[in-house]
Amino acid sequence: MSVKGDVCDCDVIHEEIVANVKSQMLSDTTMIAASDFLKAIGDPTRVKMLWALGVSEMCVCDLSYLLNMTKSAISHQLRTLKAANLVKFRKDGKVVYYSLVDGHVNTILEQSLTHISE
Amino acid sequence: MSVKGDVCDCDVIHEEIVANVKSQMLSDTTMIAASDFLKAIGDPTRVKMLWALGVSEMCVCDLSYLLNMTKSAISHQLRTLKAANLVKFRKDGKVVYYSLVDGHVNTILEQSLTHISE
DNA sequence: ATTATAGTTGAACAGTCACTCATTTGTCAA
DNA sequence: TTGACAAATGAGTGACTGTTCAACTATAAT
Repeated sequence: MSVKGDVCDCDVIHEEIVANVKSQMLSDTTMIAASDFLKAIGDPTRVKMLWALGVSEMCVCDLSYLLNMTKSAISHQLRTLKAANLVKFRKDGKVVYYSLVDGHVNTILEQSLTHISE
Repeated sequence: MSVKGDVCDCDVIHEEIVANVKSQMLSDTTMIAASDFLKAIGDPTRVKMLWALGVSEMCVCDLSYLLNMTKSAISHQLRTLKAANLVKFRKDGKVVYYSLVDGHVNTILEQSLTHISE
């Protein structure tokens, strides 16, 4: 039995399995949103920043000092994290304090640590 | 009071906060491993593949058909997922069946969905 | 007003990434 | 042994990404 898609040129397709899986797939939009969210966390600098902000709110300068990076680099990354709705901020004079939006990030980071330590 | 790092040129550093956060930071190796893991999930195609494999094990051909992509593209992505220890496989003749290594991925995907729907 | 500083922004550059295409490997059947 | 096919692989390409650098904004102090 042969089922041909636009791209796949296989003869051995497990139709029932594929049909079942297809029925349980989420929308493209949802999948992409999920991957955007995960991609926003999936960077060494941003993981460090998020982990740090999970301990305490900090200003750009604190993060810059803690991670030994320029304020510019930190600021650019904070922009990415803001866009992904991972961090929020409050202003106090010249200083801008950043903190985590919610606990989901910590949960995911913990899960990641569990995974890599197995 | 002014504390100068190699890169940071700030005057306003919250020393106590930074010291506290610093004591709770993980090793660079750990942070990088975590970000590698998350980066491996953080791609639309791979999210779809992982979600699909969370429903049922499938061969390359099934995935290719389901996601309407070439077997080559799927195979390349499976390589990435294998390298990140996210999927495992078993061979049966010419066919190679892939499945999730454990439930961590599903947990993380669920968390991601919760986050983006808020 | 002037100066200093925390933070942001845009352009540019180097490195990375996902997909395509062509080729190759491994297994099965005739 | 030959042909067919599932899957893997390497090179190549266009797009994306993280950092640097320089310029800019906004707030505070003198």
